[in-house]
Parts: sequence; structure tokens; C-alpha cells
Amino acid sequence: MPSDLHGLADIDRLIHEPARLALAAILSVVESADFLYLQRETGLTKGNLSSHLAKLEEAGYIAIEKTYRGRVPLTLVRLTDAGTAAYRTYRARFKKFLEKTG
Amino acid sequence: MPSDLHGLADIDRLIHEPARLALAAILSVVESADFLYLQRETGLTKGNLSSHLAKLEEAGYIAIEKTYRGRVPLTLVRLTDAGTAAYRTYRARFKKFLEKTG
DNA sequence: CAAACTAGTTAGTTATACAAACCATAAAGG
DNA sequence: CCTTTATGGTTTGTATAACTAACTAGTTTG
Repeated sequence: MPSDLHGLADIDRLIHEPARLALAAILSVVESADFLYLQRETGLTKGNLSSHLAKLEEAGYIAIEKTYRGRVPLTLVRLTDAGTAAYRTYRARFKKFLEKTG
Repeated sequence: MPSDLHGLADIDRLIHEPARLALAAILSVVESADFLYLQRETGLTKGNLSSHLAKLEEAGYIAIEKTYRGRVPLTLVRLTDAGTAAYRTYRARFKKFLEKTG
């Protein structure tokens, strides 16, 4: 394999996807967020948000806690350590790409 | 629609895709490049490269000129003005995102 | 003249994002 | 009450996307 253009090739696709990148950006600053808050912030449909969260959870990037607010179900999401690390790495890599190709 | 998280939502997907982002980065600095050069730089398979180029051409981001080197066919690729503009916009937007969420 | 290389395209598979429809419960209105 | 409306999601289906493998076509080399 060639130079792979400044590590662009092994960018984390899971985070690269704009919807998930937005989610990571939000979760990186809030400790934890509920489903509807995330939906409003990202503008995603419920289904879409649900599937993105499932992917992030599968990757171990987020932890999903299903609880109740009163008797109304409530889904709380937070970034795991792995998720935080992945997000940081992604940002660093991309920043480097932008600089190197500036 | 909500805040859309610093314009991340309307990022140019055509350029956002890492393979095409790499292509744009290369083409933004070389005036013109041939197929095999691009293949080696990006590490893409021929088929994959071909389809990415087709998409970029369809969008008017690149111009493809099919010519000959001696009697061997040669495909030359260069960024159009629209492509250059789109690449620049993409970079600016992403940079902004990185800064704002820094 | 056969093998192997150059330069690509086409065809087919797999994965992805996305929206629409659905399900379940709870509160509110008549 | 019991129907509507809202909350909080999941499941399902579909169109697009990326990617690989196989094929085409001509060319050089042994």
C-alpha cells in the first residue's frame, strides 16, 4: 500500500459519518444525553438516530442505559472511554490532514 | 430543523467520502494526474477508483480527458473550478467544525 | 506466438444511511 | 372511561454507496 495520503485511508469510518460525528461532538461535552435531546440537536429521525446509536454501541463507543423518568421510558447515552479516545483520534487525524494539505 | 451542529449536516458528502477526499487533495495540487498515478497514491482498486472518478465527473468536480501516450490509452484527470471551489468549501466547513467543537 | 503487463470498464455483492411504519405506554380531553 | 395526542422508541424496507472480482482490449517482451 502507498502513502495512503496522510493517514486518510485509515480514518475511523464509524465516526466519520456526519450524523455520528455530530453525536460524538455532542456527547463529548455533556456527560450524558437522552434520546430526544439528541434527536433535536442532530435533526435525525428517530429511526435513523436509533440505528446510529446501535452502531456506536456495538463498537463500544457509547453506553446506552435504559431507565425511566417517572413511568416514561428514558434512554440515556454517554460516551465510553473508548468512544472518547476514538473521537479524539479522529479529530487529531483529520486536523493533521487539513494542515498537511493546507 | 435544529442547529445542525455547526453546519455539519450540509457537508458535501461527495467530497466527504475519504477516497474522494484523497483524490481532491491530490488533484488540488497537481494540475492533472493520470489514472494509474491516482491509483497508486490512493491505494484504491481500479474499479473503485473508476467509480469514484465517475461520480466526481458527474458532479462536475473533475474533468476526464481520454487520450493516448504513444498507442497506450491514457486517462487524464484534473479538478474543475467547481471542484476546486467545492473542495475549498468543504475544508473551510470542516475546519470550522473542528474549531467550534475544540 | 504465448505470457504478462498496462489501462481501464462492467457487473455483482455487501454494507450504509435513511425514512416510514409500527409498537407500547402514558397523560389529557370530552 | 375511552378516544385522542404525545412520548419514546424499534423494526422493516429501500435506495444508494462503496468495494471487489472478473472481464475487455490492446501492447510489449521473452
